[in-house]
Amino acid sequence: MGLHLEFRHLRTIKAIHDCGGLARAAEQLNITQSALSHQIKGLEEQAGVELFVRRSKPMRLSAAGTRLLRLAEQVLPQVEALEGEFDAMKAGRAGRLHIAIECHACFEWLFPVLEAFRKSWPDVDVDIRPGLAFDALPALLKEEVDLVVSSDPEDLPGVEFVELFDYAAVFVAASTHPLASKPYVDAADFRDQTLITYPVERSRLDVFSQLLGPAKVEPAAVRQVELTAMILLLVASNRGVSVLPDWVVREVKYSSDYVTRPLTKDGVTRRLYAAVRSDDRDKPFMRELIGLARQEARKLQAT
Amino acid sequence: MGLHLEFRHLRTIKAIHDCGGLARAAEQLNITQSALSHQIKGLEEQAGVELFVRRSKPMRLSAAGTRLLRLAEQVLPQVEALEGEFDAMKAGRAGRLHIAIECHACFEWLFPVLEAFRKSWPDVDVDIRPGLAFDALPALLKEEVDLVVSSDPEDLPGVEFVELFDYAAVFVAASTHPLASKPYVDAADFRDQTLITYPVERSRLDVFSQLLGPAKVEPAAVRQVELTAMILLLVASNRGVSVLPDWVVREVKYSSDYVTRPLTKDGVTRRLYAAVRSDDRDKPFMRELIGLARQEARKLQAT
DNA sequence: CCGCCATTGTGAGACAAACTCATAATACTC
DNA sequence: GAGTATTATGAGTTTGTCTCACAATGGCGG
Repeated sequence: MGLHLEFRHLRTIKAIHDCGGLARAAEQLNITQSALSHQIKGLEEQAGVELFVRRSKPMRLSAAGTRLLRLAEQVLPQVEALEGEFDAMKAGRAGRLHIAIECHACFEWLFPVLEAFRKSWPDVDVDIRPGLAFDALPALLKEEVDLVVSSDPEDLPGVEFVELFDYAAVFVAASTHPLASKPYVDAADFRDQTLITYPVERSRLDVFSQLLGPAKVEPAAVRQVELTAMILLLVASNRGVSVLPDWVVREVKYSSDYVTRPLTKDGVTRRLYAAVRSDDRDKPFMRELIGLARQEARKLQAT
Repeated sequence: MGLHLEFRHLRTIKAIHDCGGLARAAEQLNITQSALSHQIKGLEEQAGVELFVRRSKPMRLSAAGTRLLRLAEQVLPQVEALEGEFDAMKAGRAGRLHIAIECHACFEWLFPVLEAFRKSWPDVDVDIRPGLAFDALPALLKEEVDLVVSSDPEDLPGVEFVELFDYAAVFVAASTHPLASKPYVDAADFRDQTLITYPVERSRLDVFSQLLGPAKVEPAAVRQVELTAMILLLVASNRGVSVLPDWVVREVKYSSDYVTRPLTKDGVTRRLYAAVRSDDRDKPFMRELIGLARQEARKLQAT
């Protein structure tokens, strides 16, 4: 004895109301007038409510019918909107672009990129999802996320690592710091320093994976700090030293009471990749995002 | 090649998401797992979009699927709400009660009544619809309106006039007015007066239909004023006299620099009716409204 | 790496629901 | 009151969705 409402009923109600009559509505819906009559009768029986006033001849909506019309006018546009979005997805104009960043500092250059991206691709649902820094690649496979920014390419089937740009991991210290006088710093220099890092495992920090790990050097102390701005502030006030990607320290907005030096004589450079599913790689908005990222990197290098 | 979405699809999407898997969802929906598989396949083909990620085994929603889920979670509750309202209508707990008032001053007692009514019948859609003072009864037949307050019962099929209460049409004048000294006023007394009335045709004003018309008396002047409070204010400041239903002048909220006198020695009393469609007459909330109206009238008489 | 369990996909047939056609019934109009 | 426009009804056909039985596939433990 439940109401068996269908979209067809909503369209019918709306059509009858708009056309002012069942016969014209039938024409608009490319359907027989008879069909509509049956349809409404069935609906009224199941609902147990009179939807129309039959006293007069071009039949009019009753109170209950008006209520149903209200539902129709709320719901039908939403469905059309969805159809539109699906079409846009097929045309490559819309989609989802949820980004996981393995590298903590990437937020710094990614955010401006997304700001620019939003403007040209308003129908793409963009988002940055922190918190799954860990299983980012599995999440990519499961389509929980659509792009992973990473500096450690792996060989996974169905996933491609697209080169974004190169960056240097640079040493940062207060201008008054003893090491600031050296042209470059070596692993050994860290032995008596307090090192400030992001609160993630060492294997995912350039200082350890590229420098201190191989050299088997342990800093005097390690302090973990979440926010990039905070790290720079602590460094500037001589509470420790740090190693950060160059794009971070090229941003001018932070305190400038610190200096940067290369790591080792030749510097430590790394490459950043965008890991995407192979299906997505050639989607227009994906290519554009990658382009914007490279562009943003060039902009920062120029600074 | 259009998307043929149905409510069943929305329920399916939601169920699969909630249960985390197609098999469990099938059970919840009292349907075969096979059916769901067919259903989704068909939907995906028509939409031209992948709704699920099949790479992993308990299949998960894709981006497009998530978007569809959003629609489902917006729309389905609305449908349930409607079903609830329809059930309430069948149970007599809900409905529409749009009231047309032919008599201009009725607003004065009707409004408090509706205020009280709203509290006991929150699911009834109440409203006063002025502006169709004219074809109120036709509108009642066409179900554009559900109750008409009138003092002129007609014999219409399908419409019943339920007695509400009796009222007296009383003469109102400033306390300093010459006629205020008479125990009652007659038609002839109006001959040299400025009469203030509502801006409606004479046949629908008690003074004319019941007194001046039969007596063939024309007042010195007639001034039409829309608002009851304004009429009383003008009367109190001796800009004219008026004839109003007694409930209006029993309300204490207005200026009291006026007196009331009966029309003719015996007074002119009239009866107010609620015109309703026969179908509606015995609906519980309709009976209650009529009861409340009578009660409100008694309350005013007692004043 | 292999086999087992759980989950999802496929095909044919049953069944119900919705549509069409033809025609009857009903209101509105002049 | 005849004529026209609108809605209702009934029987038959079509469409689509479900079920049943079974094939395929992914996940997981040994």
